[in-house]
Amino acid sequence: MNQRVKPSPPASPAPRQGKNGDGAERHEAIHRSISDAIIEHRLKPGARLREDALSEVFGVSRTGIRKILQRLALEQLVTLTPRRGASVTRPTADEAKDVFDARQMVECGLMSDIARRITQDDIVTLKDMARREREALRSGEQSVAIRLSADFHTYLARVSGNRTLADFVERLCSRSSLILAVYGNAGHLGCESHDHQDLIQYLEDGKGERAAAFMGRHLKAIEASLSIVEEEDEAPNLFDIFAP
Amino acid sequence: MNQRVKPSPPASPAPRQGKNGDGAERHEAIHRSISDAIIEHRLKPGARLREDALSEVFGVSRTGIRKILQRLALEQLVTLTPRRGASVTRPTADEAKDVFDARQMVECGLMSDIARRITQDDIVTLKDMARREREALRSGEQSVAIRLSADFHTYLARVSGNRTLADFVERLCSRSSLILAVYGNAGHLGCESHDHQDLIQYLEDGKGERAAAFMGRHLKAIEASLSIVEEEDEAPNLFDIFAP
DNA sequence: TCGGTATATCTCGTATACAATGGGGATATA
DNA sequence: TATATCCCCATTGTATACGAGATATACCGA
Repeated sequence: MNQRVKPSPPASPAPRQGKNGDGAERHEAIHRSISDAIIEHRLKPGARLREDALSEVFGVSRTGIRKILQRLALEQLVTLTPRRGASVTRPTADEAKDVFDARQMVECGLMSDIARRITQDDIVTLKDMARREREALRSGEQSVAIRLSADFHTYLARVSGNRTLADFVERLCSRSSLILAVYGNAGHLGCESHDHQDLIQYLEDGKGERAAAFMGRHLKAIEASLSIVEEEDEAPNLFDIFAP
Repeated sequence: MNQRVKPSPPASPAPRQGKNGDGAERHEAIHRSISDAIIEHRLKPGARLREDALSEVFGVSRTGIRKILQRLALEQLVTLTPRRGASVTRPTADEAKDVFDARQMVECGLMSDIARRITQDDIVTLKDMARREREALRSGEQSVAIRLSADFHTYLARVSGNRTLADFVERLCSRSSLILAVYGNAGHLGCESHDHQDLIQYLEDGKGERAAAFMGRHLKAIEASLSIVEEEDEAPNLFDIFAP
């Protein structure tokens, strides 16, 4: 059983630049890499993320990896178990409900501001994102589609001008991706819908009220498409089963 | 000038328990300590937080302190400047506006759920908090009052049952404390108002709509009491001053 | 054959050592 | 006296070493 192949040869995937380097940007890039992999479901919920392996893959020491993992934990994309290490978060049914309720409140509430502040450039960008998302869906690239959908909602939130709420929406969208990975019916995740395109149309016409209502239905539709069954594989509640 | 006295003698102010110990709880406690100090304005915006000093104060090595500082940075209570270290965040006027807009949206939006789910125990707890807050204000203990006010809003948000949104509110309240520290008129921070008591009354009577409207006015009142003047001490815009 | 215990190993948690960078103070010069 | 420059030190960034906890495995006994 080889636990760690090639400990000595310097021929590692990452060039392992000098000890200093512009560490901040490098860490940012690594964070993005892992974050993207999770959001795009290339790393599935429950997958273990060993510090050693990550440090080897990215060519930085465990110290840097730990920092990134902790940030991801605070963003609730990974779960840090005290002496078991990091793994991709597996959202519970309750969390899923909370996240979608929060999106309902915030994204709909932001719509009036968005409609007021959206520019032509924004509309062009958003239309392009929506178009690419539909193309990805049609060609079966679910990963890309999921990522683009999250980006769409995040970009929209940023248009509101409220950075605090936009950051919150971004995190909610990331977590939504995780929720889709666990509870989404494969092959049917709001797919083929023209919702995003329709939404842009409302905003382009300045109909903030309509857009808010539409966003509400859009989110409800996504939530309804989930099959939330609360699989209790770990820690089955024996009391509930045997007590009464 | 002694840079680090006594490298060997174990006689340090903190007992410096063994290398392992229940580190998680200890870190949690340190995090709370620093967080509280910031929220209660015992650490003022702009104050520098040197890793070395903190590690000596709390008796853990810099590694643990760094972890805590990074968490605080993600909560936007401290600002990490690349090679300058950590300091208590000094919110900008824009951030202040964003935070209060966010609170307006979320805390008011949560009111209907809160009114529906609040229990008698919750009401007792909240009344006690409001009472203690008023007492603190009357006896001039601003730090305590600020902390209790934040706790009141946070507790209320938790009653809604939505953990995600409650966590968000908690962070918004923390940041609001910072905002008060920078832009609040000393001696007049919504003081002496019975707002919290009135709010509980609405909730006790099951009037969620009224409570939401009242919360909206409450937050607007706090925001209006701020003197947001955007002091531009750093990088004074010479062009704006001398151009026209 | 099954169960329990002991050991081995893997992985994380913490501390410490070392390198690099940026700022502040001191000095020199105009 | 004011300003510019240079050097040293203070402080952070990164890596690594060491220790502990937990899990898996193997061995032994019933």
